[in-house]
Amino acid sequence: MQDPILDVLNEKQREAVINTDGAILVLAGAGSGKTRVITHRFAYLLREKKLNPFNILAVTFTNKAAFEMKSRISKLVGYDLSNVWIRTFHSMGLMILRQNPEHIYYPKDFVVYDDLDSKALITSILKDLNLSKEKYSPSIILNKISSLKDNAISISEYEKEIFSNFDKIVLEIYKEYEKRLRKSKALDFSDLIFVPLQILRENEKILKKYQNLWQYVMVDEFQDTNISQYELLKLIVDMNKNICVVGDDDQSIYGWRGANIRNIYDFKERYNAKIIPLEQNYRSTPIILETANNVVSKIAGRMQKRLWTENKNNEKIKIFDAQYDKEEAKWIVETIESLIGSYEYKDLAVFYRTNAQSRMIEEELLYKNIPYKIFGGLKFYSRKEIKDILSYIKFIINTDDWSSFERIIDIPKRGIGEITLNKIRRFYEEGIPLAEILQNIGEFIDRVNKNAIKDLKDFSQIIIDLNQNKEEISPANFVKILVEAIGYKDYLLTNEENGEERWENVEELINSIKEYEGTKENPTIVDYISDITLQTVADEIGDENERNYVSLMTIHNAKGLEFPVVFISGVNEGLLPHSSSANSFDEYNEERRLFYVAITRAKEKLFISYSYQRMNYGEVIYSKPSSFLDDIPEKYIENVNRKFKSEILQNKSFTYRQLKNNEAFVVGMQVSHDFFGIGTVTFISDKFYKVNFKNYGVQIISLENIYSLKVVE
DNA sequence: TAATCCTTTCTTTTT
DNA sequence: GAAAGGATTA
Repeated sequence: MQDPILDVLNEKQREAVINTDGAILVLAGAGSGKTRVITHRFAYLLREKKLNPFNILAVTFTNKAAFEMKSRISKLVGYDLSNVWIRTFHSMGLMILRQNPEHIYYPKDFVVYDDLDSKALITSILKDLNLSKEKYSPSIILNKISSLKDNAISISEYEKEIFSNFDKIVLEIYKEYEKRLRKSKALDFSDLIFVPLQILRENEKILKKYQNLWQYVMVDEFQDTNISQYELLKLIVDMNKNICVVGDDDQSIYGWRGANIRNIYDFKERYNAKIIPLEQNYRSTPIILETANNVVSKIAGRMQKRLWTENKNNEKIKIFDAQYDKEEAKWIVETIESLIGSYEYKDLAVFYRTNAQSRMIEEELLYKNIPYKIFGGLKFYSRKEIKDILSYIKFIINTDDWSSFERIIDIPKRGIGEITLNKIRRFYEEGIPLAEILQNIGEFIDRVNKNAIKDLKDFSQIIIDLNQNKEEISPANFVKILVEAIGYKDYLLTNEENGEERWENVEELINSIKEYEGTKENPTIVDYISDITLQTVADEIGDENERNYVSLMTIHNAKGLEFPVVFISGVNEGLLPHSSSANSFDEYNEERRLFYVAITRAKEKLFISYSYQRMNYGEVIYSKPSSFLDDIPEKYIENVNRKFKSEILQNKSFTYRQLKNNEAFVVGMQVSHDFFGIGTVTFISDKFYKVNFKNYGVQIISLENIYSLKVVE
């Protein structure tokens, strides 16, 4: 007898699928078929328990994962499941909020602020409170506020734990931030989890509704959940206690965002969960897996597991040792070129730790005419012109949104500067709706010049008209009408430096909205705005068959993906592990896991590279190869070039630094050169230096090449 | 109020 | 090296 749901599973996977009731913890190693487990389990539940699909809740972290699950389950069961509860955490939170509008302080059309919006709001609060941006950096403050919300700590609880002056200021900013968010009828990212949590905690009736609805719950990437998310889950499953979480503590790389790796350990204890490890890997070669195992095995306290595979092909890992980042990029691109033929572009991916590293590689790819796509960096949506339009839309939907208003009121120029803006703000703060102020601007503001009054009236007319028709007009048309009404194209072409390029971006935005329209039934601009704010980078990665490019992304963005050929670039000390992790053991371990995630994306070929000097902030910085490389057994490595393990590497106990601005080399100083190694300065002129190197004798280093010298301390 | 120039900051990762 | 912010002048 054939069973399409169970037959294709291995023993462990099957165990995870047929154990339907109670608490299950599936410890799914990289490439062990965890998506398959979740999708088949969903289908199995439908069949065996005769459930309505809406009675199952499956939560993921990216829309892409949710989308893929939906389509795979639909295929498995033979009918469409696009509207069931397979969602990201944030969109689930948003859904709960939208379904229970009477229980929150926000009306139906609240908007969601992304991080840039939140940061801008904090910046303006700092300004009004006369606090310096240096001492109270907006990103640090936002991190702090988010982390409180992510850890389910309320303002009053936080208040009790305040000792330092700094915390006191943070509290003040936090309170003001909340006040202004509310006044603008906006929620930030963390609120999308934290506010639903509060609602379910405080309202028995609503909680019961969801407990009855979701009889079975599944969670993907459980190691990435934060406290608030875990608390939310606990409430939801409290009645039925049917919860299956799938996770891998070795792939926990979001600690900095509040993810709490302890959730996975706590889950085991609290629910006395049945643990099912999936250790058979279907993705990579034995060498890649062994390397990955070695990198991560040092971490204390992890749940022991060792990936294995029946895969045969067993190529060594190629490591390239470059002098300059340019050279590194060149090698990557040349290698890509040489692989085309046996591989297609879509099979190849280049990873890096920080977004800024993509530029050098991009330049080389451009030069060689190789098609590529950079994922993330938030570039598109953080472009000025795109933010302008999105702010317009947000303001039209919600005319209480001060931050958006502030951004767009003088775009295009309407002669509104700080002074007029402050006048308007005073009325707004008195509680008069912005829309009303704008409509009757003449009565509110006396000494505004006639033109400004007319422009403001026109502006408010556009807002009102579009607001009234927001449900009727299709999203793409909405934006077209908007852009037309405010004369945005003319504005860009006459006022902005690369106006044409910027206008093309706006057109691209409209196109992408058209595409969005195709994915949903009767979408409105309101739907679009809430969906787009929650859009993640991984969501952009299109259908495999349509891709014809090399993929470039950060390692974080690579999680959950796989490629036949993977390049991990910039594997330098200070970059991976990142220097910011130097003071925290937890963070250092997270960097290690990051490297593990990068390695385990590779199916067949893995290339690793680093360079001794690279451009950073427009300055040259020096660094050694990553210490993580020491954990790769020599027998798995094929060194591509001669310099690997060169004397510089052997002299790792030295620390290097660049000369500071006013500092100079002096005779007798110990220095290190990227190629010649360690030496002593013997002569200085205004044209060149002479350095006596241990292994190469006296060499002349011209001033132009001075950056290849560093001080040895 | 707008336009221009100069200074400072930014980069770790992102739902 | 870009982008944002601040200061200065028109």
